[in-house]
Amino acid sequence: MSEKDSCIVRHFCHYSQLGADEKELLMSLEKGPVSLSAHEVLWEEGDLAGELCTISAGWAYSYRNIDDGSRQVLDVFLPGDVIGLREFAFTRRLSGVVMLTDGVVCRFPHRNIVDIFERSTRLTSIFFSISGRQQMMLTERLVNLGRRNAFEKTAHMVFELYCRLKRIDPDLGLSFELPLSQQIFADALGLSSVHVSRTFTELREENLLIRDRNRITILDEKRLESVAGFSEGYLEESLQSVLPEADLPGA
Amino acid sequence: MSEKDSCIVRHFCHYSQLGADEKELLMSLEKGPVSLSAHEVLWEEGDLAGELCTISAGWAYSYRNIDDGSRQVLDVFLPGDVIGLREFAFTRRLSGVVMLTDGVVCRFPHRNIVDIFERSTRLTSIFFSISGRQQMMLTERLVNLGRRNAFEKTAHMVFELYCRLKRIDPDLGLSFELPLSQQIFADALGLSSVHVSRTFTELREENLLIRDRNRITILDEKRLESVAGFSEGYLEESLQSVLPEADLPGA
DNA sequence: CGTAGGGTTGATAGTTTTCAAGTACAGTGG
DNA sequence: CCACTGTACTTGAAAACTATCAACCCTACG
Repeated sequence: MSEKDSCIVRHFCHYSQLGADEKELLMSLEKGPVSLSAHEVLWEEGDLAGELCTISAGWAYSYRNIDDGSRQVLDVFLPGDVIGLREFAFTRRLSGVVMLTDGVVCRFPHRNIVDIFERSTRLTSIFFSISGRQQMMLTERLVNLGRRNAFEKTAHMVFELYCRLKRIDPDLGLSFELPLSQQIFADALGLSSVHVSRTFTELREENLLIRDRNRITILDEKRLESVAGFSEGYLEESLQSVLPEADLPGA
Repeated sequence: MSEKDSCIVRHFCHYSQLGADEKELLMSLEKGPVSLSAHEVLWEEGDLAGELCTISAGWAYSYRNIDDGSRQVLDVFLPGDVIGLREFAFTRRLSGVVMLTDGVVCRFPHRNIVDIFERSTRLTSIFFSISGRQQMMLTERLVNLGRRNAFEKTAHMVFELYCRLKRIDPDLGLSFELPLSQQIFADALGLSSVHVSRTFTELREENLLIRDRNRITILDEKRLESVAGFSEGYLEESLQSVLPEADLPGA
């Protein structure tokens, strides 16, 4: 993996080593990066769905609006993530996506994914893994919403984001920026924003973490992980069992 | 689609028409069907994950056990469904799978999926769509757990199963077998079984549906759908936008 | 006839929401 | 530098929802 590898290439290398030709194929997806500001909309529920995108800088989230005026946040996307994968075979968007911070995304049509299916089994397997990993994160969220109380839910969400951020930046310390309002936490966890506020107060009183503005400071990593019922397994994966490593003339 | 098409072939035909060679490739996955009885375990959390399977008859469900002794049901699988897709790139199972009724499943190693990646772009796209559809169902469940009360949750779950059953059997009427105990409903919806009981009573008093033993009778389909906040979109998909139809010499 | 599993019902306790009022802070324009 | 404004957050009290515990019923089945 060289310095000039793009964000998506670095992301894919988590799964399997890539040959030079595969990197090239992959980078062809990342043509035309577009800068977006915080709060800008990538797409809305009901829009035609013909493309997906990668987010190479900044944060975003996806959500569904509910009839009664509330909404459910479905995913939080970090740099390197692929957005819109699950709508591959759908005509219209079933969830909206909005930037949380300024950032850069690269859009490409669904058709390009099919090109990859035709040209690289390894990249196909990786896309398939990413889809599986997104499913795993969703099932973990299902557990979080179904079987944990507000205290545990909140601890879990913070800890998951902490782990995902550390995968992107291994140097991340125990204090880091987390640009999510309490309302976003509430909409992701199925709580009211008022209760999220009380819950962060409680987490501070328990000396587990401090949230001040958009900064999280983890005070007791081990105990936070334990309170959250967190087990990292669902974020960890590899294709080694399925794919042989590439012989890498041009890695 | 001919009479002798296997269950998985019929299921895949929902997405795109298949050529004879593709059908054959697909059916090679369904070698060695195994009969299982109700309550039999396909695999448990922590088992090595090297294969997936299709369920060609009967019902199953997947679940995660929680430290505190409760559990979360993640999916309910009906005939034709693919089980274990999200663990494709994982070494170990992160959820257990158990039969709800007697049934028949076909196991095959992950490696066979990669073979399909190598040999048919169309089938690859379909597998990818199925993975996307499973994600869509999970996000719908997320909304259900996060933003609906017990009454709406239960209505939604019943209605989703009703729709999925009708896709398998278009002749399905408003009264049908649903082999899920109230405890399973509870574990799927993040409720206590006691409250599920009260909720079904309430649904009956509202003349929406009757649950007697394992039989559901829908009394007011339109109002049930509306109470549930149900919109079928997340179950509907096709690959027509992405893939041309096959020319079908041997369909 | 006895038993076990699943389901129902009532009383009580715990968790979370809602409503309402107030605080803190960043950005703006004077 | 200051007042003004909007957004995010905090706090309290009351209401709504759901869990828990315990007792009981019902039915299939040996």
